[in-house]
Amino acid sequence: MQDAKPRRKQAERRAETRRALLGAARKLIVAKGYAETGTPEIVKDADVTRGALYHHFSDKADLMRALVHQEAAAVASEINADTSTDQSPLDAFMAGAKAYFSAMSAPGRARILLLEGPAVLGLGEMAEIDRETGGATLLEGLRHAAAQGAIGDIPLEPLADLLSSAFDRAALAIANGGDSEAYEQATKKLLAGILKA
Amino acid sequence: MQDAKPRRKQAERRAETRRALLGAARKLIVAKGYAETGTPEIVKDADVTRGALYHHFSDKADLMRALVHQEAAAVASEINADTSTDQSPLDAFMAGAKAYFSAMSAPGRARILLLEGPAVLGLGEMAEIDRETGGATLLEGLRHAAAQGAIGDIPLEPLADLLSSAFDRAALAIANGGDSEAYEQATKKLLAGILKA
DNA sequence: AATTAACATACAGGCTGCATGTATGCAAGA
DNA sequence: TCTTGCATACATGCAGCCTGTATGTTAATT
Repeated sequence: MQDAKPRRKQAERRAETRRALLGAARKLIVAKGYAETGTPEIVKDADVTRGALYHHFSDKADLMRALVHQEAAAVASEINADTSTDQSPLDAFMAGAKAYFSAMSAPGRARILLLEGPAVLGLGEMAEIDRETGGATLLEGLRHAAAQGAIGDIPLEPLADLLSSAFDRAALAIANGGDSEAYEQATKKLLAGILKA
Repeated sequence: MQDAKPRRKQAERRAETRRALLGAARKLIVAKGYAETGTPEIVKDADVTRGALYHHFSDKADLMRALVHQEAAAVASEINADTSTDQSPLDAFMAGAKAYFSAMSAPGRARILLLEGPAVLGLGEMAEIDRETGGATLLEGLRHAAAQGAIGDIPLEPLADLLSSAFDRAALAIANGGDSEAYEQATKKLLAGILKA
């Protein structure tokens, strides 16, 4: 009974507008891509004006940035949800990979985070967002495995980088209707090979 | 002595204009990115008019397409140049990877083929260009290794896909000043792991 | 000479970002 | 409580740029 209908607070109104903009932007950008989606179309779908958009976001790319943050946070949240503990290193990595693939299968998410996002914001900013949001989970896993001697004595950052890229590719393929079973096998092959020697 | 000079005039002029356009586009797109480079700027740098550009290319993306084709062809050519024969599978793969990294280190090439190209043309068309140009060298290598029992019984296309993505990431990192030694080590680790069991 | 290729020029439409206008919520004093 | 002043949350209009196309012009080819 806190807020009746006549009295609509500013914060509430603001949040609602923002949600409408992000929702419309997500829908259109997922369907047609960032460059092909104009701000007039976005605000029309969100049922606000361009003035509202530029009041909330500094420019069109800033709206995309907010969208990317939102999706990245969702991924992090979903992955942290099913964090299973103490297994073999390979099983742990595979569990993480599957959780990532699953989170990335949300409709449109792979396109936002793996295609349009990097194109608009650049790889550098995307990496930074990953760092803030998901953190370097993969690298930590590698460090843990390496500490137990499960990996040879090689620099881990590049290896984590390459693996991360491969995971992204697999997630994109699966999200686009690829054979998830086959891609999971290939992922396991990569991971098993690393952890063996 | 087939064609004297009078007969070659038009074609020569045409080729010159096209070269100028591609050169200017390459320079500007490498420096500032595709979206931030307008056609007025390109034709100004190439010292022609926008009419010439739209006479040669159907639209701005088509110019980008030609640029991508040009770079992809250059990569294929450089890689085929140093094709060394019969070595161990791992050495063969590593030789190919190093040749790829080297070819991708040409200034601006990684940005064109790995960042702007996919953003403008989409992953599908980029894959098609790769297929036409470089061919599925990596996949063939895997098939060869698999035929000798060097890889387990798993689908090879996804594996080649993931490896290709990892190679691209390594090439991009190296081209951007990353530690090539470290990335080559990581690449070798990935490959060795796969070829072992 | 006629045709056609290779451009050059001009124009229409759309989009982005900003500058300015307006209404509503909010906070504080009388 | 009321109202007065200010900030917030938008709405509207405009200027500049960019893309793609249509039309005009020059020079080579036939």
